[in-house]
Amino acid sequence: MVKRTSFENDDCPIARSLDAIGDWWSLLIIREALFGSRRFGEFQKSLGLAKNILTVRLRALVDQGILKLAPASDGSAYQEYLLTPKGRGVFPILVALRQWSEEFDDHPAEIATILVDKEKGRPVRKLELYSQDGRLLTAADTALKPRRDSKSSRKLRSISA
Amino acid sequence: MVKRTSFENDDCPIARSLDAIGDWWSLLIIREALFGSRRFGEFQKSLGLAKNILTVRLRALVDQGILKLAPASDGSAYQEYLLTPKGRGVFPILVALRQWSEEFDDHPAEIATILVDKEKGRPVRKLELYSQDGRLLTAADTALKPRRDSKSSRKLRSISA
DNA sequence: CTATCTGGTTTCATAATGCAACTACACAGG
DNA sequence: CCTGTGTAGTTGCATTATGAAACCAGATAG
Repeated sequence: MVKRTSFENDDCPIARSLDAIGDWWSLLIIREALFGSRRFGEFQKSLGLAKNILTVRLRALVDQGILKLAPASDGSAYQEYLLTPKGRGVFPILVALRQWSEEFDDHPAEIATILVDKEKGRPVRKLELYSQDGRLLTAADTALKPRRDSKSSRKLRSISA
Repeated sequence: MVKRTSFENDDCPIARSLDAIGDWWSLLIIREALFGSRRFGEFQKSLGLAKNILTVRLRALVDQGILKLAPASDGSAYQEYLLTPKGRGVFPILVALRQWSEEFDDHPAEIATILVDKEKGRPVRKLELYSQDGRLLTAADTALKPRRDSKSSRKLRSISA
């Protein structure tokens, strides 16, 4: 490295997401925030990470517009970290990660929690990907097309799944 | 760190996934594999990462059953890296990361590709999460339940989205 | 039989991460 | 007013991960 490779100028949206939240702690911080953690100390205790790392991560997440700082809601003079819409938009990523573990982990018995639908308390279904006309798609049914495609470049990179 | 924190014994499935594929390169390697890359050199050229790093990552992915080694299909004496079902199961995670960039990235114009349905060539819809009885769910409609829940522990950790 | 390709390994420098100790401010009680 | 506790960090130092570039051995190509 000498300097950790940054993907922020990569034209692949996956690389861009990873550049923003692809480190060891950011997604877990966002997970905790979705569960209601707001204060520095809450994140620190629930995740058990070093405070200096948490400081750096929280600042980065605020800089990226994933969290925002707000005056504390409990009357104290401190402040709290709240999710922005961009931060809440991470939810499907967390669900995808969770479901991958549930399906393929070697020791699923050690998984402690299940994501349920709040109204009925029943487990949710797997994430589904549909075409615009409503067909359920698998990886093999999709392809990548260059944006701003001139009709000429009709080369679709097929996803061989 | 002194020793990078491992999440593999964490009981959170998200942490477990991150422990397996949450580093800087694994997801991009899997992305390339989904597009058809099979050989060491292909990964190295398309991703532009150092060969020593690629060596370590590929070995880890094989150890985890995400890739498997097979004799080269082109007749040469070399071998190639193929995705296992577990590896192909990463697809929804990549889609979720892609869609998050597409929706929230500050410079969406720089995103080069669009995921389309192969049959019609039209962009896919966003990933959807449904309850078992078919209601479309948002983060706010979900909660976490402990696994093997005794009826007593009816405390659902609500997701405050 | 030499040259090149493939798939690495080795060496060295630098960046990221972790733990622990320290600081600064707010508030609560006596 | 003084002390203690909680919050939210910062600083120093040690260890690990990552990267660039050089090196290397076995296949393959000419």
